[in-house]
Parts: sequence; structure tokens; C-alpha cells
Amino acid sequence: MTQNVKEIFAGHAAGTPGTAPTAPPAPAALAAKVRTLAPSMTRSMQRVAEAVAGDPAGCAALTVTGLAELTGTSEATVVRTARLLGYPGYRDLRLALAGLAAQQQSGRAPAITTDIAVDDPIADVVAKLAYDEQQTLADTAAGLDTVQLGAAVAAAATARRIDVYGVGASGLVAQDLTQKLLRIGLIAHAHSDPHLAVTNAVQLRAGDVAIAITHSGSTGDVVEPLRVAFERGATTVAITGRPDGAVAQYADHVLTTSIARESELRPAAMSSRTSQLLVVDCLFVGVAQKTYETAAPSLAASYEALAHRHRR
Amino acid sequence: MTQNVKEIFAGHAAGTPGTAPTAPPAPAALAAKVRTLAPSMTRSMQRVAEAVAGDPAGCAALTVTGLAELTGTSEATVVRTARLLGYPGYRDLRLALAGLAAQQQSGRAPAITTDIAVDDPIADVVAKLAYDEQQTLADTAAGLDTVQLGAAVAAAATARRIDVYGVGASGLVAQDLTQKLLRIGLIAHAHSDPHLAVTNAVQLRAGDVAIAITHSGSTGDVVEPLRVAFERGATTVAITGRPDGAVAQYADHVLTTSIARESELRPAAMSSRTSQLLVVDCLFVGVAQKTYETAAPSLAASYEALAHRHRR
DNA sequence: GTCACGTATGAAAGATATTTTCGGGCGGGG
DNA sequence: CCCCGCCCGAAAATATCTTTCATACGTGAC
Repeated sequence: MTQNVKEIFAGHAAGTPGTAPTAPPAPAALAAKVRTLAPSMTRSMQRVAEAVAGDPAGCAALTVTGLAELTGTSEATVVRTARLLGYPGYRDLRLALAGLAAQQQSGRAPAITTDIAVDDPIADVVAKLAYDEQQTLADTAAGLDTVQLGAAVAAAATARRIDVYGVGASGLVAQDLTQKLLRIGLIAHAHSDPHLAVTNAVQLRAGDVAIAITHSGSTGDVVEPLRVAFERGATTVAITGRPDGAVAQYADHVLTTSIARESELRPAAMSSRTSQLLVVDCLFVGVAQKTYETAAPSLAASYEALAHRHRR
Repeated sequence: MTQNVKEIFAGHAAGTPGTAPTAPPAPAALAAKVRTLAPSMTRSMQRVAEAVAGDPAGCAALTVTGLAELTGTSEATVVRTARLLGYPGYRDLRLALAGLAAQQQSGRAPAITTDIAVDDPIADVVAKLAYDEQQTLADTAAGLDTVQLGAAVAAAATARRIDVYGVGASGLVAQDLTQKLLRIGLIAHAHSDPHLAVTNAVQLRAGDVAIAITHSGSTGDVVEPLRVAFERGATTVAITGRPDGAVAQYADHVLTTSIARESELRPAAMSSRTSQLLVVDCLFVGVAQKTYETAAPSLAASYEALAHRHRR
């Protein structure tokens, strides 16, 4: 057992039946996947990933050796990168690349600079933001592991109570989820105060569900309550952009949000929020499906209750 | 020179410069090419070509040997077929196949009904929600009045203080906007408590900005503070799905969000929230542009301040 | 500063996949 | 019936991909 852990994981083609690690090969969500995984990559791997994401068509035409030379690395690194991206080896990455190239060839014009400049007219700002957020949604949907999501849904649907942790912008997402769960008659709480979150987490036990929402995957104020919940035996879920981050250690199910590149005028919070909300919506609808018998009347009731608050 | 003519042609990678016979590798017109060339093929090659045209995706997953076995032929025949179809070898045919598969995969995307049923598998839920929200974004961007938006931006950028009203799901949007404005050094408050909202609104005067967020356009708890602010002389902005609603009466500028049809499992709050957030983002970015001198350092500073809250 | 440790990385060996070579077999014409 | 030529697959040769292993690098402790 002196081998490093990553190289062990690498040999997953061998007799490891139950260990489908994250997902089967991704078809189109490659650029997104690169961004998601980039932080956990080494420098050389990043170079490879960058080349691949930047010019799928060109890279698809290259052999391992060619791509290694192009990126100034070795074949081994190229293969490692392919593995990290979820493919059994370079050969399969190459096929996916060819597919991707064909898609964006036939598909739409991926133009639009999407980077917002200080002197962009307001109409451009609207167009670019809308486009970016649409992109974020597509990436998120493509990268979401439905197995993990299904498991999280199943746990939440039967939970005694559900606690959701999030601070900052993610705190609002946590509240959004909580609001909706409450409306279908579930017991849910959102915690933005780290102290209260921990003190509440201590109350959890098997049959409860704790959900942590953090873009960075390493926000201590959110990781800590999840850890406590995890240790108490609750089913834990992490919604994060960094599936390899600290928060994932204590999560039974990890739901990955997409990471968009940010710019000065477009803080990361914006697209991560969009991504998180989509995940949260999926979670909610999934739970609503599973608890339809009770959810439907509850929804109707809360709708009724609000009606009189509207003027005229 | 006893070799047969086809096998000579086969080695076209060698020194046969001017002999590009028909065309470079074909992208999508593969099925057609197979039909065209079928008559000039031998029986075994026809079997291979048929398999390839019939199931591009499946064949792309096979190695030469695999495809040879599947069609009951030999590797050599497979390679010969690939050559006849215009590719340098099987490897390249395989890449083209992968591309073709991806294309026809993506082609049948918009078949989704978008209405979510109780028994939809979770993967469908994800796809439908993502599609819906993308649609909402496109609608919102298309329907947004950039003149009104520009005016609202101008007012907010120079405001002494900015108050934002919203209850329920819209309250979260209000908070989101407030959080972001604070991060660029502006003075902004979100109010979800109707009483406090009104008592704060009384403090406003010319040069201040009040923003009301309500999907229905008639939420009394939000209309009321906006009315007060309006009467006090503040510049008022309404973000609403009903530009003819009560809230618009007291708004100097109305920003319209899109209204998506809702269904039982997909409450209106979901798409209105998406829509509102886009509007709010546009507003924010617009303001950030106009106040760039102060906004940029503030953003950087708040980013720095958060860095140490991340573990490891 | 220096040491020890773990990790990242590429060179080369090893395994697979692809391409080429080569000869057997089958059918049609003499 | 025999000969000729072409189709076809087995196996060798080559290219490509994967794994192993030793080295170098950076990092944190002392």
C-alpha cells in the first residue's frame, strides 16, 4: 500500500464492480467538467485539460504522443488527465472529443465573448448575462450525477427533519430550498449562523438529512455542521462546485454544481448561485414527486393562504 | 507489380501526392456514402458498411477486432472498408462515427414535453427543469426594457441609499441584490418584514432608490413600502411579472420579469425567481460598470476578506 | 537553512489495437 | 477439367495506448 491513492483509483477498469466513482463518460459537458476538476489537477494535467477544452476538434486528431508533445508533457500525464475526466483511458476521451467537436460544429455558434467590459452598453450586458446563465444551467444539468441526486431525493423524502447549511450567497439558496420544502409539508430549517448550525446539527440522528451548500467546498462554517451531522449518523448531502473539497469528506451524496469562469464584473457568486438553484430545484421536485400524496394538498393549501395578501 | 489495384490505392498515405480520389473524410453524410459505394463493395465489406451505417454509436465503441467479429469478417476487411469510405484507416472512421453519434444524439434533444409528471425519472426532471429555466432566461432577456433598466441603473449608481423590498421567494432575491450591492460599497438594505419596510421607507427622500420585487405585482406587503418611498420623493423601481399591476403605479421604472406557465410540480416561484435574479444581476452589473472606480477595489477587498474562511 | 516526506512527472517497458503482408480458397472462363 | 484472378482472413509488423518505476520537485518541520 505504498502506491499513491490516485494511481490506485486509476486502475478502475479492473475488478472493482461496485465502484462507479462519479459518472459514466460525459458526452457534451466536457468544458464544464474541466472547469470543475481543474482545481484538483496538477499543473501538467491542467495544461492538457486546457488544450482539450480549448480545441476539442484539434485534440481529437492527435494521438497520445501528439497531445503530450503539444502540451509539453508526457503520455502518462495525458492518460492521467483522461482518467480524471472520467474516461477509462485516452482512447475514450478522444472519441468523446470527436463527438463534442461534431456537436459544436453542427450546433450553434459558440461565439459571444461573454466577457463583460466596463463600457458594454446595457443591452449587451443583458444578453451576455442571460447567455452565461443559460450556459451555466446546461453545464450543471449535464454534469449532475442523477444517481447521487436520486439517493439524496430518497433520503430527503423520508427524512424526519432536514437541515440545510449555507452562508453568504449560498445561504440564500439554502433558504430557498427550505421555503419550498416547508411548502410541501416537510420539516426543514436553513442555518446561516454557524454556531446555531452546529448546535442544531448535534440534534440530528439517523433518519435525518443534513444538506451543506458551498461553492468552494471548503467553507469552514458550512463544513463543520455537516461533519457533526455526519458523525451523528444523519444522511448528509453536499452541494458544491468542488466534489473533491473538504465538504465531500462528510457527505454521503455529493451533488456537483458547475464552475463558470468568472471575471471582474461577473463575480463567481452569480453563476454558482444559478447552478446551485437548479440543483436545489431538482432536489425539490424529486422530493415532491416521491411525497406526492401529501405534497400536492400542501402546495394547494399554501397557495390559498397567500391569495388574500394580494391587493385588489 | 503483381499487386491488385485496390490494395495499391489503399496505401495512399505513401508517396501519392496528387491522388485525392473522391473527398476528405466525410462528416455526417456517412449513410449516404455507404449507399453510394455499396455496389462497388464486396460482400464482406458490405456487411461492415451496413453495421456502421446502422449503428454508428455502437460501432464507435468497438475496436477493429470487435467490429470484425460482429460482422463475421476479419480486421483486414474492416480496414479496407474504412479506406473505401474515404478515411485513412479504421481509427479515423471510428472518430467520425463518434462525431456522428453525438450529432444525432443532440439532434433529438428538444423532444421534451417540459411538463413534469409524477412518475418522471429523475434524469428527466433535471433535463426539463434546466430547459425550462433556460427558456425563462431567454424570455426575460428578450422582454426586458433596456431603457427602463438603464434608468434604474443610473439612479441606483448615484443613490444615497438603496432599499429593496420583497417577501417570500422574492425576499431572497431582494437579499441577493442587497448582498451584491454591499460588496461594491453601496449602501443597500433588504426588507422582508412589511412593518419595518414601511417604517424605513418613511426615511427615504429624493436621491434615494427603492426597489420592490414582486412576481404578482400586487403583493400588498411590498407595494405599500414602495408607495411610501414614492411619495417621499425617492426614485422607485418595480421588478414584477405584471407591469400593469398595483406596484407599477408607484414605480418610476418598471422592469418586467417573464411569466412561465406553472404546473403542479413546478410552482411559479421557481421560474419567477430565475427571471427576477437575471434582472437583478443585470441591474447589479450595470451599477458596477457605472461605479467601476469604487466597485472594483471593493470587490477585491471582500474577496480577500473571505479567503481565510476556507479550510486548508 | 536543511532534512524528510509526499507528490508530480516523464522515460521506458509492457499491453492493445491497428495496419500490412501473404497465401489459401472460391468462382468464372477457356 | 484446369487456369486465372480476386476476395478474404490469419498472422506478422507496426503504431498506439497503458502501466510501471525512478527521479525531481516542492513543502512543511525542525
